[in-house]
Amino acid sequence: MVGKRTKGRQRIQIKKIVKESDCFASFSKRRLGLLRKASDISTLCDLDIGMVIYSPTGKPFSFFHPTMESVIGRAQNPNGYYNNVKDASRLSEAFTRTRVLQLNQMLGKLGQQMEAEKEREERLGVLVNEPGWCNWGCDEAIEEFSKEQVKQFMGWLENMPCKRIGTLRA
Amino acid sequence: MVGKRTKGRQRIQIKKIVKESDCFASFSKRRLGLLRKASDISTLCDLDIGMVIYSPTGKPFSFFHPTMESVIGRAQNPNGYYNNVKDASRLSEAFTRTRVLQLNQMLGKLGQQMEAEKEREERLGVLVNEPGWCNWGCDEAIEEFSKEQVKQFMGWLENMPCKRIGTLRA
DNA sequence: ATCTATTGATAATT
DNA sequence: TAATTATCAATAGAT
Repeated sequence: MVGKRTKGRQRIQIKKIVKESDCFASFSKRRLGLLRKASDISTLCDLDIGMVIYSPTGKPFSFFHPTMESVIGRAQNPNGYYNNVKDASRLSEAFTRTRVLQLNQMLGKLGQQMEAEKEREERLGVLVNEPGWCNWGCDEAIEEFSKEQVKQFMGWLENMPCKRIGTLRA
Repeated sequence: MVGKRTKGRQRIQIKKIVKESDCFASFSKRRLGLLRKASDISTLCDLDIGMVIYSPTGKPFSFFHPTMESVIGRAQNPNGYYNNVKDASRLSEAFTRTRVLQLNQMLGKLGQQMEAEKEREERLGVLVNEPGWCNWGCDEAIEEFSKEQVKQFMGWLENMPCKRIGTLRA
């Protein structure tokens, strides 16, 4: 047996990795492994699963199957595990409240982007639809969307493709 | 080499395990492995993580780190595994936080792309969407809006009538 | 990022 | 259901 090129994998203790570069390297490898295993078990057993993991620098990564909404919905009331209506409705309210905040943020941001884009197009002499009745830059404008429109909008956004993580199983 | 007592672990395809007993056995082993890895990475890298997995029969299991309740619970459950509904309900909060980040990222990126669209005529091939996968933390994840999608989106927005028939409240 | 040596996870079996 | 074992899979350490 000639001298080995590396010591290979060594056993480590499960405790905080102090050295930052080692911690980041480990995170990258384990994050992929964890997400792959989540994907595998959801396929193998055809079950619902949701996971969110924040990198050491705070970036979120996640996996959901079959959809985030399905997992969240069940997480809030998994198979009638709530035996009293109070708990369930409190969660439901909290969720709805948060949802509205999300929509407000989305729409507010979108409004800014669209307004800027329209300005640019106008400067370039491009004819755009008359938006007079739609005050994109203004928060109050959000109130003017109907539930149905918001629903459409959410649907559109949620159909955006997300890039698959390269080394995950095909 | 004498005859082996078992064939040992064999490679399997990642697809639905049809035989129910095999599926349940596999679920039990993998569920533990998955939760342990979630626990490990949260310790090794000192990061936030939340996961809920529903058994094939619909029973929820979850792991969270850190949250106050989890920390308190951990003192009572040194192995760090939880499967109660309180944990599960916390997941929706984590998911919602992530969702807001994702949407803001999407929208921010959309704006950038609308701006850049005029200059780069074509780029960005069509990317495969693997439902469920979404590396939200990565800038690349959102680079996938194609020119067509941006146009479609702008058209959608501009054609959307803005009525005063309701509010965002569900 | 890529490569190995090694540890870790688990399919098949009892 | 729980344990065993042979094998596959994940990854620590190094480049």
